[in-house]
Amino acid sequence: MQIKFGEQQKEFSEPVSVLDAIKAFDRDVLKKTIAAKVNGEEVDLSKKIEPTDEVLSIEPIQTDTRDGLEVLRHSTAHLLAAAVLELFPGTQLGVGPALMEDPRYGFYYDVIAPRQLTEADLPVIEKKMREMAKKNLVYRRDEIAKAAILDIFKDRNEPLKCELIAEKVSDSASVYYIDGSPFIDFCLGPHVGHTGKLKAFKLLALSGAYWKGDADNPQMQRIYGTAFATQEELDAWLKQREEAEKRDHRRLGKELDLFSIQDDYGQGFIFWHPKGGAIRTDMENYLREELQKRGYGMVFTPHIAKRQLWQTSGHEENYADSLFEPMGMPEKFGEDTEFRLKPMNCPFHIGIYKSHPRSYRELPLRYAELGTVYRAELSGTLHGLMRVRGFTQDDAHIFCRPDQVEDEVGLCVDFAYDVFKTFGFEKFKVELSVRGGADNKGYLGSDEAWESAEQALVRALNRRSIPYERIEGEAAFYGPKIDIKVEDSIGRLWQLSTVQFDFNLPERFQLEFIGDDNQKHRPVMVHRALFGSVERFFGVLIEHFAGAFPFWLAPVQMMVLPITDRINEYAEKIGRELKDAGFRAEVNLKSEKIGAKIRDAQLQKVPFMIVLGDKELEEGKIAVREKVKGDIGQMTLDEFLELARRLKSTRALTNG
RNA sequence: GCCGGUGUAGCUCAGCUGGUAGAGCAGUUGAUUUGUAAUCAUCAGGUCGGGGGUUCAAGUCCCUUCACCGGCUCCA
Repeated sequence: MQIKFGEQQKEFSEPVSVLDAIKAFDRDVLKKTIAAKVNGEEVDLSKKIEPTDEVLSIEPIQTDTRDGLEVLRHSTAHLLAAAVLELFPGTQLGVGPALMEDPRYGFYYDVIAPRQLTEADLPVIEKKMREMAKKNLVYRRDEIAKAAILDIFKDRNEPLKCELIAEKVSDSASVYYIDGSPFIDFCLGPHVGHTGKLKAFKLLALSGAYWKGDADNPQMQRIYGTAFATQEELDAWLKQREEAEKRDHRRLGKELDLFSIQDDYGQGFIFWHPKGGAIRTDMENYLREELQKRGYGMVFTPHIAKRQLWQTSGHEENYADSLFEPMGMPEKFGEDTEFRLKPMNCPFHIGIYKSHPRSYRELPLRYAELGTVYRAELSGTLHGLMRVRGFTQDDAHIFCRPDQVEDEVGLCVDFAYDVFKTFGFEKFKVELSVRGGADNKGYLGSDEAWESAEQALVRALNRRSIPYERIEGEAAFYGPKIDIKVEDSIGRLWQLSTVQFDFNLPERFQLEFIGDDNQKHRPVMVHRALFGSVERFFGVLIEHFAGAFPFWLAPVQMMVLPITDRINEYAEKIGRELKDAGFRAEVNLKSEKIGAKIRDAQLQKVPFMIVLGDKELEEGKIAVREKVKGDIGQMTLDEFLELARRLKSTRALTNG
């Protein structure tokens, strides 16, 4: 039997384990090797290779690769389950995968223990895991017939595993044991050879999770943890996690006095304080400028409307759970008249479209609105600015002829990229969501309509050479869409923009335009949002910039700091002039030492500090301190204003 | 909505097994007049999330409710 290992190839006449085969080629490689690929298939090192005529190629899976880390984390999840079984006999196991995409955690295992676990159990479980790790317990794999596996788990009283096996296994499958522990799992592998390979892991959180992710199923307890090849990597990861916590927008929102959410006024409603409001104003002004350049008409529409509108639009049937209840005042407006808070802006923009007959010459019509909508989100889903019950969409609806769709979608994508770059995002991920599932059930519109809509979206992306991922089953019921995610400064992805086709509303509202053939035609409707929600985008920006907003957005752009009381008058004069020049400047007249004033401004992440002492007063100059660079020396007020004006007008991301 | 956790001053937190609330920062006032990340002192600030119960006595124990945090589900 011929086995290839990298460039080398050797002949083996007897069955050989993967481990021994690698040993024969290169003993050093073994140190970091915890599994291997044989002809591309991931296997345990203990796997025996039977002689065969074909040439086999073996590739090691090492701990410093993604695949290796996955094996490590997966094996650690098993160790976790084994420890739980030791401590809580009778525990039922669910699933326990490695998490490679989720930056929060490394793996989890879902369990139902004989009693509810609490967070206090985590250190105990972790301790047991360490004990077991030290014993070098062997991961042993067995290939067993389906009936036999079912018997094993029936005996162990694990109906959930039986359910999985019944669904996934056709004739036989592998099960894993950790020798010397009560652990048996039905699993593909591969795993590390023994528990001694698991050196750096930590349990992180306990939460609820529905069996198979279905809210109608019983809820299990999910234990989250993470694992790395070395303790140093784990420590570094934990440190980075702490850093990420420091940029939590809820924390910074409080520290920088940007916004609040008040119990007494209602969950999920945002109060923008003056500093947050200053940022929002600049965000919106920027957007308005761009909208105007790009041929959008700004519209304004009410927050509530007759209930019937939402029946016509289909929101009532499709999103009943998240609409606020209708409001009626029969004695004032009559029995049949009820109103609803709007969950979307579309019907209103449609109202403007329908306000008079449209000609094909008018199209495309682009209506944009910063429209505030209200949705009755479940209380458990609310999260700072990211998930709220009242928020403002930077919404727009484009009404166009079918032949214009591709161009319009492309322009939306261009617009989104321009906006994101302005806010300092450089990496993007684009998703094309289309129909999917059994017979494409639950989706409106003909097959032809879906096909041509998808093609239009694809062409718009291809023309711009934008790579995208096609996801089936993620489309809205009314049409396919393009979602744009951005990567922030610490590598997290946020879904912000969406460009959506709509087959539903033009039909339901009987939209028409008169074509060049003098006949009535149905226009196509595109929904699009760039920020998505202004609140959420603000939250993402806070975290992206860690609260240190670029000059043009900074709520306080410059802080004037007199060194002694003698300078206060001069400081106020400088402050006045900065404000007159259109900047957000403040003057700190407190009786503090300059170091304390600087520290204050620094903690508030103010881009520029204007330090004024006797020297500056005498020479009629100002000393400028930049937030990151520190003291950048004396200059005249005009010189500084020139710099400030440039930073503002170019929307510069740094104060260079 | 579901599972687990938490709720004490504006913020961050202390308060052991029940004996009747404390610190730092922020704020106030005063002193100080200071050259690039914290000057000193002073005063003020809390029905311990709300309601109910157990007890001679509840921030502490029990029930209930609200909110928040970590997840799950959902997210037009």
